[in-house]
Amino acid sequence: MFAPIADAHRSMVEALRLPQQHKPAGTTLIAEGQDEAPLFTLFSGWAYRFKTLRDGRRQVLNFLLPGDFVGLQEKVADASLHGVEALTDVWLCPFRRDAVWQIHREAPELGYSITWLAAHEEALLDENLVSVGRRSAAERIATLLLVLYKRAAALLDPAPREGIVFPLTQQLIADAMGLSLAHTHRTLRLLERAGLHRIRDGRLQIVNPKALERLADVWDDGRPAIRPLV
Amino acid sequence: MFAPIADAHRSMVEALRLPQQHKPAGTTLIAEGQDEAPLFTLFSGWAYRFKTLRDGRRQVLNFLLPGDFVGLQEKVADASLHGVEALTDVWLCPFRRDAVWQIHREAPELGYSITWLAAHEEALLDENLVSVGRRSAAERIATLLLVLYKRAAALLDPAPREGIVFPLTQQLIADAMGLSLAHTHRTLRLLERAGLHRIRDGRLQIVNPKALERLADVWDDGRPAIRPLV
DNA sequence: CGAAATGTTGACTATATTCAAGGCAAGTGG
DNA sequence: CCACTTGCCTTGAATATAGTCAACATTTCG
Repeated sequence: MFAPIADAHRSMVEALRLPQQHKPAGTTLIAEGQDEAPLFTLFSGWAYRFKTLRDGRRQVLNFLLPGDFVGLQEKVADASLHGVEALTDVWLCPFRRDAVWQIHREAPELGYSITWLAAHEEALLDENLVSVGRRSAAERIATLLLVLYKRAAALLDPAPREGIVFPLTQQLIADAMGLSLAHTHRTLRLLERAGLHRIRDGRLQIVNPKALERLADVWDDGRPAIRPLV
Repeated sequence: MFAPIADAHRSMVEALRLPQQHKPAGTTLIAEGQDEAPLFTLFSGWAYRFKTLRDGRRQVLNFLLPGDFVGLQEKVADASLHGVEALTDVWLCPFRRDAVWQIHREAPELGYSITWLAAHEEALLDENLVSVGRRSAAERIATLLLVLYKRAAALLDPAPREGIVFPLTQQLIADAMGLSLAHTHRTLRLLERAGLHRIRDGRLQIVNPKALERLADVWDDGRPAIRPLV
């Protein structure tokens, strides 16, 4: 699923790369308002980006899966405008903070890949914004489950029998979809009782894809896109 | 406010640039689902990106002001995942469809600028997502007015006496903030009667910035960032 | 084993939506 | 010049979706 990387690029990236890091679930990878925030590619595990209002209300912006490039936004602001937290144990591939510029200068193809990844993440945000702004609670949750399922399945087994690993808590789903915890719970149960999906033991199974897709109404051309990796 | 451009880059960009285009207000600049969508910098006027669900519900993703680079997302998908429509008369600077790659290859600094612009637009989307997901109607509208005011003021007069040109209809505000038209109207009147702002004759004045900022709760370091222009 | 996090549920409330009118201003065609 | 249309703004009443609050159950984990 990832585009192959030329050897020349690989060695250049190696030069800008710092030692891989392992972080346990729950670690704050980037704090809200942090300056000198790190820059890294997520190599394994799940994470999420979020913002918090003064009174504690929190919005999850999007979920990060392996291959996602994190910390780009800090290049356009003095301090990080959002937080990033590890949802599961993760492995990171951190880069020097000037790596974005170095990569653009020395390997335009990789620079283009970074732009590609930024545009791709923006497309995810667009879809989230539609959910939160215009979909009902049931539609939002159907959309989230489907999109995450497809992203995760594309990374591993495209048709997993036992479902995918699914580390989200209901609170996180609520914060991502702009709903209250109670309503999120009720809606999840509604869909589950209706036989649309099943969440159990930290795994998500899509039981009735047709029904979920009807609710979600997301454009999807079927085949997962080939994506660059930095 | 825009970063200066080196002559070498300017001439390279000129080579990739197609003739400037003028479009009247209301023109569809990119249709939802369109393939071979154009790529351009907005030179003057306002526009907006949006998505529509099957049943017609519409979400405005963000508003586009002069200097914004449009069409990047189409590079990561076969067809445009969103529509773009001109809100006022606009001037566009269209590029050849392969310009993104050409720019990265031939002028890494400009390639970096494109990445910068993508990351910057993503930051705007993040803020919108927080509004739609976690702010009350009054907070959403206060946030939108403030953010648009600052963006528009930064482009022209930083302290406009008569307010800024403000071409949004209430329906558009509603679609941007995930509210119904009726509630948007009521909320706008509420804020206006409370003396927070004033919209009249297509212009927006910020009457009580303190109160609006208290409602909006947006991070703002004061000085508008210097941004690249492609 | 106890504490903390997560999941579950009900009763009540509130915010925002829907529906349905009507007004006003600008543009159009007879 | 005046009906007529069209788009946008305005408003009220009824309704619905989702939020709040308050328990309690269950699981996880040290």
